[in-house]
Amino acid sequence: MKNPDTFDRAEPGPRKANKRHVLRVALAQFDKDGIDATTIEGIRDLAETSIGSMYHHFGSKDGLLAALYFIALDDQLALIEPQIVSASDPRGAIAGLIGSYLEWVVQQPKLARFMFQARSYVAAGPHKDALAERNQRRYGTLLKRLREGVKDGVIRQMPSELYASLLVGQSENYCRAWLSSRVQGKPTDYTSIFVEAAWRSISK
Amino acid sequence: MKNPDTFDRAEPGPRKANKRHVLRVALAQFDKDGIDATTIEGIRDLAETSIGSMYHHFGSKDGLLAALYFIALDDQLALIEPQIVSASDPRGAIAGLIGSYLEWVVQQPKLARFMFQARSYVAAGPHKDALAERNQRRYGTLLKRLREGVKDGVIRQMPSELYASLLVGQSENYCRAWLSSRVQGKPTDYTSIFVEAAWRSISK
DNA sequence: AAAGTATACAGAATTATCTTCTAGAAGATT
DNA sequence: AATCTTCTAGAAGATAATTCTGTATACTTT
Repeated sequence: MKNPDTFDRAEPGPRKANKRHVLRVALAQFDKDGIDATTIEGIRDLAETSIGSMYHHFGSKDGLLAALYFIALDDQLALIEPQIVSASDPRGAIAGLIGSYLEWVVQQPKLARFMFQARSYVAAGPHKDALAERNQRRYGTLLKRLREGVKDGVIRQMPSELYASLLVGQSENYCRAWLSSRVQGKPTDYTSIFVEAAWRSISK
Repeated sequence: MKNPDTFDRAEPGPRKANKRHVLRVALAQFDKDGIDATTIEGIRDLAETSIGSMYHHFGSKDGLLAALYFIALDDQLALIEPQIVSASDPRGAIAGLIGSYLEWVVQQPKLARFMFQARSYVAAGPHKDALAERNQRRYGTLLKRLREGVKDGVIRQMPSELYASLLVGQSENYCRAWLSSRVQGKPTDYTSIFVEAAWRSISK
């Protein structure tokens, strides 16, 4: 794992050592074989733990997916949020958002790949609310910033439900492609292009 | 089904009636409960057919997913391709691409939703090649158009692996959001915004 | 420090689901 | 009409997820 502290932060304490270990093994397997082809028994075997223990911690395969998904999401948010908050103007907030997002994907390719794969599983399950709340957190502060820009006449007025797609859609699409080896160049190689494109997409 | 001829075109003939019927039922179930929660037995039951018949036609659950996926992909391409080919200039090609893509998603929300969900399953399986070929078909002609634009000085020169993301990333992201009810406005309500944003993203 | 409580670990048994297999019916081809 | 191919059928087998019951370990209270 590139950043060994992601799981330590999410599930701290010595008693959670086994839980963290299972999460790490699970992520590796999901990444290697895909979510569907990975079995609970396979994870149990590699993690050298017991079924009882796994079901104690996660309740179900879906539960394991959701746990991993939210660990990934929170790890991502921890990197992105400060960038938006600390920016001094709309353009800076956008550059911070996109820059830190691309940064995270390159730092945590396995978590990123997993998130794209698991999103539909998690969104279908009983975690919609927690997910919506996180999205709120991600774009809430940003939207305030954009409204400043609209008032100042530098950003175009449009339905607010459009901003998120216009800003991160391109970056996200490219990251997806990079994570499945359809393109070569690292997302962070093109940060300035994505920032510029996002800015042009919403500016006057 | 909004467009009842999609399956008729993909699997024509009276002998394929049952196969088509299974495909329709399967799509409805995947859409209702998600891919993972839908069982072969559930589809068999609703379609009032037999397991033997289903495995004869599709070989496996993955096979069923792949069959549906490529029917959807071809249906989409059938709408998009002519728009790119018939356009007279780069900007027209881009407008055609985005406009027809948004159009298709709104016409075929179930197929579109399914494609987003099934992509990772299909990409993991033994159909990478067929998928890559289709993508080639989708962006090959377009890239030629863009190169014209670069020569004429209206489009910025950049690594060609970037164009696809810069052009359709925003639209795709919004469609995803619309298909999972995170936003209200129909994608086609915002066609001109997405076309304009795409153009600005790659133009000089 | 002992008793009590909550948390974690263990694996056999059960249930759910996917897939294979064999057989026969319906349709096409000669 | 004989033969070949495609389609339908469902029972049996294989695989995977989940439940259940019991035990051990750590933490809390007295």
